[in-house]
Amino acid sequence: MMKKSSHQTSAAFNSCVIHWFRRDLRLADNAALNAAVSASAKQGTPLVPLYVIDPSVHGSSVCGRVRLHFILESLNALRESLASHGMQLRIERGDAQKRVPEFARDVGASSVFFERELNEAALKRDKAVQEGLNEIGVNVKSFHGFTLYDPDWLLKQADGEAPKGMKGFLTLIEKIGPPSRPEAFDEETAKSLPVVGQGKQDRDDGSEQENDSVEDKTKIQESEKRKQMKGNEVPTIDDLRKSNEDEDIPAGVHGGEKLKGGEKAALDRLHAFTKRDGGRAVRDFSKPETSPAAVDPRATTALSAYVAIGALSSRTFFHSVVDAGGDGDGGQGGIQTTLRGQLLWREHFWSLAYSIPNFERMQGNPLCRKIDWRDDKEALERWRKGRTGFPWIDALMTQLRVDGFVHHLGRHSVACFLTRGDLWISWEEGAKAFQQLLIDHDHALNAANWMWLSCSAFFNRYFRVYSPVTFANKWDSDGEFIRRYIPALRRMPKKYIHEPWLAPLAVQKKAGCIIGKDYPKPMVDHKQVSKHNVQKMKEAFSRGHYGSPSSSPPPNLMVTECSSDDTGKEPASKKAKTQ
DNA sequence: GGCTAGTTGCCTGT
DNA sequence: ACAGGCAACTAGCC
Repeated sequence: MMKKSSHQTSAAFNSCVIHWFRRDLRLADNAALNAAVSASAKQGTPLVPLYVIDPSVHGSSVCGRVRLHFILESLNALRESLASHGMQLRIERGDAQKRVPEFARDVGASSVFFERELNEAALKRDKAVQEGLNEIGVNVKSFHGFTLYDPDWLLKQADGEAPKGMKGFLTLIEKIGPPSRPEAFDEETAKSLPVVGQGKQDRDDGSEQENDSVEDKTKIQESEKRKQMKGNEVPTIDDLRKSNEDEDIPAGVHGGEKLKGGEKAALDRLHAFTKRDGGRAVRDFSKPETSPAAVDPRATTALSAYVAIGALSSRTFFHSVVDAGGDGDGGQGGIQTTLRGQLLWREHFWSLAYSIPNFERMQGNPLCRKIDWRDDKEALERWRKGRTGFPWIDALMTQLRVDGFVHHLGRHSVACFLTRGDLWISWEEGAKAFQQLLIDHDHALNAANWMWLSCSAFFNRYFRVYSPVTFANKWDSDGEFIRRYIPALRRMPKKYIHEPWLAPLAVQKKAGCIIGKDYPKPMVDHKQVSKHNVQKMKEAFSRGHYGSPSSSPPPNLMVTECSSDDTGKEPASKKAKTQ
């Protein structure tokens, strides 16, 4: 992976400050970046913005093409806006743990600034990076910015223990008040900074702010060529992905609205949503009432993708929503269902992910119920590829692979189907698939919602099972959504669109879709299987086993048999509470 | 220590 | 259209 090293960088600068971009691909409301600007000004040295393309973050098993494309597009946008302030984004490739200290040494940096990431793996990596940098005498300064509140501060307000439920969390939020206002990028100081190398170099593209659309692409291609020598161009997706290791997506799928990467695109989208329907889209927002079948325009903001990579700060999002009148209590539905509430769910789940050990796993996670999920690679693969034989599930899974974006309730449907509803496969397998395929993947939200849907944590009414037919009928009664993502069913009449296996053979023939040949037969009898699974759930609840950090085997041990007596014998209530 | 309510299901009976 | 069943966890409140 380290094929392209930076000869160019060595001995280029006497001294500089590095801002290491990670999940903060924006200029606005970026405390770490502003601090780096200010430190550079104080030192009178250039600011070098750095991004590292790292296999453990961008590799194909954890980051699919859709998100990778979105990140690269966002990087190009970031690069342009940095350039307009006289700064050149450096792109390095390799294991960040090694590359960051190497790069800092090569460019003679005095300090490295970055915004803190909060998930377990990133925290571990950053600790190692910090040690590596300190060893060579480089200072490290990290700042909060990913969530609404600094999680350490938030936990202190909660007496060291994050509330386990949303209600308690909202009480806490009421106590501490709204998050602080976003801060603007310090352009003035940034513009005054010395420039790397021999001044402006070839960065003379009129800067200011032009419309980035049609001509932008060719412009980027051109400038990419020019930069080829310099080792700091944003790679294209083809540089990073061999040929088409793509998920065989059926021909003729009509994807949904595409999300354009970048900070400006994020802000444009945010403002468009706050103005939608004269502000009613924000004021009357109620999550459970938004349609999972709406694709263009989508029923929700889809801004999660930008928040997940930090092209939009959660504080900016929060305050725009409040300023647009989205500060209501959500009426019947409660605050939780409002748009502001969505950001508070995010905050809630991050406060837990940050403080509960092994939050992204069942094993060793004191919040997560132990359930004897089965290991079935073939069934998992059918779910992943959208070949379950249930049009609603398959359309959603195809949407996941094509668009990388699925409405929340659609995610519920497929998650319930994979886990407690039908296939009885571990939520961790589902979470892995989502991590790879979602454009808005977020460690805390992904793990929390999978635990929620699988009744492993937070939610426990396991008899509420999503039906792949009834629920589909509720939101997509005429089958428009199905036909968009499953070309084989395009001519299937409405009457059979959600249960094509019930169509008489003559109807199937006329529709050009023989079930079992052109489209699979349903892989399970949903009614029968889900009924059986509810019983298994009941048993799992009465066993009351939970993960526990003290008595668990190492987390990477994939457990298929969980009823053994290794850990968590006590009833849940006793165990989970005290840890 | 008891009571209440909880972001978003489905099916059946009235 | 709507209530009750499914089966019963857990936190927060009094």
